[in-house]
Amino acid sequence: MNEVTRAIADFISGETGLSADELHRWIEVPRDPQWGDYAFPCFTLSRTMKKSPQNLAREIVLKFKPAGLLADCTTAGAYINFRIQREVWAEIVLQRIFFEGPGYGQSLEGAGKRILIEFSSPNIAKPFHVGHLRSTIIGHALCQIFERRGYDVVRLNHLGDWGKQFGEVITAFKRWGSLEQLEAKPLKHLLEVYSRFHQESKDEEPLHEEARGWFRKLEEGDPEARSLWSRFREISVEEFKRLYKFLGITFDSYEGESFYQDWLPGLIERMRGTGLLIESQGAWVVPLEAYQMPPALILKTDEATLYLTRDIAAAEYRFEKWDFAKMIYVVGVPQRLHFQQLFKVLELMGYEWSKRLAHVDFGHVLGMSTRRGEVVFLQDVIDEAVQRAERVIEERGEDKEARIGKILEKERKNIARAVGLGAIIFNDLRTKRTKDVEFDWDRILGFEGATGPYCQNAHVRCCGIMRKYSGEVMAAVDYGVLASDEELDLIKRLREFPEVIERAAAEYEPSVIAVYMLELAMSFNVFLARHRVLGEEKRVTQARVLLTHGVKRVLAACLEILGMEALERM
RNA sequence: GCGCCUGUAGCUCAACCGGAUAGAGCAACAGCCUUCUAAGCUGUAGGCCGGGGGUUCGAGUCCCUCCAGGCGCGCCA
Repeated sequence: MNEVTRAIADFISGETGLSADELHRWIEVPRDPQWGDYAFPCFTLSRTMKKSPQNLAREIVLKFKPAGLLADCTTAGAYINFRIQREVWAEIVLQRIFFEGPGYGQSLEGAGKRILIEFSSPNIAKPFHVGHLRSTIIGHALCQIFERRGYDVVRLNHLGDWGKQFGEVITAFKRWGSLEQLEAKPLKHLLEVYSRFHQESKDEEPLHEEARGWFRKLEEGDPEARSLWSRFREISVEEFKRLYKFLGITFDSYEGESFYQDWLPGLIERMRGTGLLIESQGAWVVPLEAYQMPPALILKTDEATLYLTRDIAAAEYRFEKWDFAKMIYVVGVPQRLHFQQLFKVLELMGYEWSKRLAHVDFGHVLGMSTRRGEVVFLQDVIDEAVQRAERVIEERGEDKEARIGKILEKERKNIARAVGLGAIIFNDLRTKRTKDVEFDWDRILGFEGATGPYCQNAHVRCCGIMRKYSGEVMAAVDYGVLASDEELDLIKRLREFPEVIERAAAEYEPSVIAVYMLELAMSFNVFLARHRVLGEEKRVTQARVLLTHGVKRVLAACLEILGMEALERM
């Protein structure tokens, strides 16, 4: 919905007597811009009007008179193709961006509403690998998107810091670890003993028995277990925070699974009291057969709690604390059933707010093994990407220097970091989140074509032009000179931005922003290849500077949403 | 076995909740920098939209079925 489609719907409504809102939904953008800027297919309309679609189209077109935003209107079979009055359209769009400033694209839809977004949530004592990255950057992008929709966003990092796995870590550390080594290289040592547990516990039931025992002790408050656990947690969180800082991501809460332990006994009591919990094979479950789901396991035979139990507690606690309008869980698709069960159990517990919960799932990262057959650590990917970016800067050094002058060493480091990271982030966010993504070094480390750096580069080119423009950017320009197809294309895309954010929020889908940003960057590069901004006739330069300014604004907004740096030079 | 998801160019992905001739990028080939950043632009080549039925004026998109792959299905998270 924009000013043009509104005008089209009003015009056809006037000719047919049907409601403009109903007609509006049929309006589309022709595949080939040669046909027109917007089109209205008459097929469905012809049924209610009892006329052939072609005749209907012709009749409507005969009534058309150019006015306001609509310059022209023709038929092509059953289609009515409209052409925009470019000058008027350019003025509406560019003035809006100019005057709204950074607020362009934002809305008040979520004003007064709070949304909780749980994302990233890595497991303590486990390496942060490229698989975890998806939740982190998808979640971060969603936070940015919902903030622009006016919501009060609360960022939750539901750390995996509780459960049998800590029994495993403690078992491993008691057997093979040492305090000296833990002091010297904390995380490395932790990973060493933990992976050793995995290797040796394959067919060793006693080891698992021991691990379960330690976790039970942990839940019972055993001092030794507690002290080890809290040291391990500290070490990991420190490492995670360093990484988040590097990524430019913050959280409002690091209340992980362990946080809810005091809540659990009361929860179990209440669930037993309502008769929701029943004993089954020695464990306690909520039967869900009636909803075509396997039973939800709440308490193990040894009375220890499970992931699901803690998630129920977390939901209750969060609703009490934050009174959210929405809460979304950015967690991988393998856990879909888990969340279906969670939401159903909460509903059965009588919480009307269970309807406000959503699982925002995403596909797995496949085949991310190195030659040694291990998972790829995020840190390694980042290092490799940054190094690769440094090499590119090195290779193009002379060429760049001739164009933009010497870049200081410090700035070069920052550019390499931003570009390397930009490539990784964009690669993850450009596809629909539910798709599995193939881990491919070449793809992640490519900086040309449909990549993050391509988009960053388009922004940089805007900056270059604005930097060299000596005049003042102003909204009072001669919009008539923005008459080329390339300029119209840019203006159309710029106008889409608010709707793009709206769609991204409605679908919990950051890729909508990524794809849009890429297309805007492409349009801008094509525009620059065919037209000059600076050094033209004054009124032309003024108008194109305003256009460039608009592109820069929107590109910068997209980059910020996705968590990528909008560089000035690169 | 049951359930959910995914099959579009050699590869990685689009296609605006049914519309006109299915679009990009990578890889390949051929061009374009004495003027705003060449991390760029232009061109060539590349397709039975997994197969088969159906609904419709109209299907990559909806329904059925088959095939292939992924994920999940009580004491892990």
